[in-house]
Amino acid sequence: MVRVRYAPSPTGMPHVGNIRTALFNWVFARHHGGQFIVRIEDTDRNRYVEGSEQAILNSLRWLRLDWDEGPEVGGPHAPYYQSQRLEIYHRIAHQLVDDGKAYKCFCSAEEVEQMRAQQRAQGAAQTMYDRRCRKLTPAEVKARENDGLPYVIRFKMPLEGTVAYDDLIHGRTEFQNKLTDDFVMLKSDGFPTYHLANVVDDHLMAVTHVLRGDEWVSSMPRHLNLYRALGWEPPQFAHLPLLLGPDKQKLSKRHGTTEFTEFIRQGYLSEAMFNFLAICGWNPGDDREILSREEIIALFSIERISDNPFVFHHDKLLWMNGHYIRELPKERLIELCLPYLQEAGLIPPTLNADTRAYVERVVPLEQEKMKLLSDAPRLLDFFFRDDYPIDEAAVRKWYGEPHIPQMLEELIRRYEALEPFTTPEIERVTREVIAWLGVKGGEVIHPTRIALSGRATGPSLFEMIEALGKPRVLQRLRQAQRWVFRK
RNA sequence: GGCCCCAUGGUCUAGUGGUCUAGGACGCCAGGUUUUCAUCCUGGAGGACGGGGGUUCGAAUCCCCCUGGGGUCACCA
Repeated sequence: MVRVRYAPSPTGMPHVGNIRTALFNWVFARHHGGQFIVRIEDTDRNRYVEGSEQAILNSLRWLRLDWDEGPEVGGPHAPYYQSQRLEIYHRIAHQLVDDGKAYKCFCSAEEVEQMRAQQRAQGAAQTMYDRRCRKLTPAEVKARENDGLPYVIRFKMPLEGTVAYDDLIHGRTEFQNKLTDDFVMLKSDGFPTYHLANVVDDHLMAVTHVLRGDEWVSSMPRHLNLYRALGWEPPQFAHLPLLLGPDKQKLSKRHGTTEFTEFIRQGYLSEAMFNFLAICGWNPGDDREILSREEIIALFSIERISDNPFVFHHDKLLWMNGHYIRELPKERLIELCLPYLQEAGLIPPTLNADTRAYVERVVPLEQEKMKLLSDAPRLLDFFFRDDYPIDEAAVRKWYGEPHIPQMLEELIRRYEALEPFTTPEIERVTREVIAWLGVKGGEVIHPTRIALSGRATGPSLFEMIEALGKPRVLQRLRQAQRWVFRK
């Protein structure tokens, strides 16, 4: 039985790269009919950020990554919060001390920092805890304990030899033990460090595969030696390629949007994010890139995960989102756009039937142009308000033309009398005006669009006219009569 | 700097010794469709696969070195 976990730390708003790791784990579990566990690694009380855990869980839910065990759902290995598992880590850490595989270290953080500073000053290739407390005699340890000195528990790294493992993505990787120092397993505040808690919980929770970011491979010597000291069989490891910014540095806030909740807020679709995240470092083996979640689950395999870092470019994500928006059924598009229109103040928080019908008519007119749901207000504002911006350059381009006064007059006269005021009828009379003026279609269509929307580009004119409705159309055409000037 | 990882057009990626004068996608450019924009369709520019050595009849594909890039070196995860 495949069991994987996503182990976020509630130290801030979720990062895309982190959610991508969650997605890979989830997809891997679902592909194998295995289980997906969520475990909250809240062992750093200093960096804890209120609300971040909910933001993380909500992001998973938004992507429909359901978990079989974890917060809110519980499970056979509860609790799934490391802060509630402290006794376990204590027991194991002290067990290791008793077995002579770990030791209490009474050096203060300042002392250790000083040590490192000195090593740096001496030009050491690498700074390391000098293991001074490893040499303490039992009596010395006793004495310090009796003095009430705080201590941490450090792991006794083997001083020689190597440790190796077969990474599911990178292949065999080997490390020399002597290059890793005696890392802290249990902090002086009684909380475990990642290394201890992670290894212990992965074992206790029967995790079979660890899929995590590449930044963790450098911790493998610690983890592997810990497993060895504990006499546990380590799980399989797959280190995922890092997500980089356009400058090839590890993706971070300065590269633009990286907070996952921010993508949601901007109006990316769940399906689009799911699809895009899935191809951040993975491909199905053929040319397809647009894939449904079912296809991704069916096709997923670790062998097809790339081993080189992935430069995260927003433009491809944007393209993909536009693709998914275009495929959206109209009803769903409308539903999804409502909050954005409301937030922009274009429509009231609660809609009456008329407004609702108007929104339903108008939103689909710009569907193919939307790349983000948040584009909706910008694209549609002139349907809802009369003080929309006017493209002055476009006005200047057209409103000095000699046929414009007659055109407006004629359009107003015919539209006013037109019944029913529907797209085909509107097109028919408009074409009559075009013929009557003896000009090209565009010479009427473009200036009319400017009159009605203030812009040179927009939805198909005749549909737009019907949607706007007769009163608004007549009023805007009359207003445009004031724009006319002589060249 | 030590250790580890990576190296196909601007970016992602296919390619696992010959079918590759390297395929696809985003982006870019041009043309077409269209009442505009967008969509859609067609075409195009852009890499001879980081460099150098090998191995082989034959290498983008295997090996070595170099170079470049990245990650990591906490009582953070």
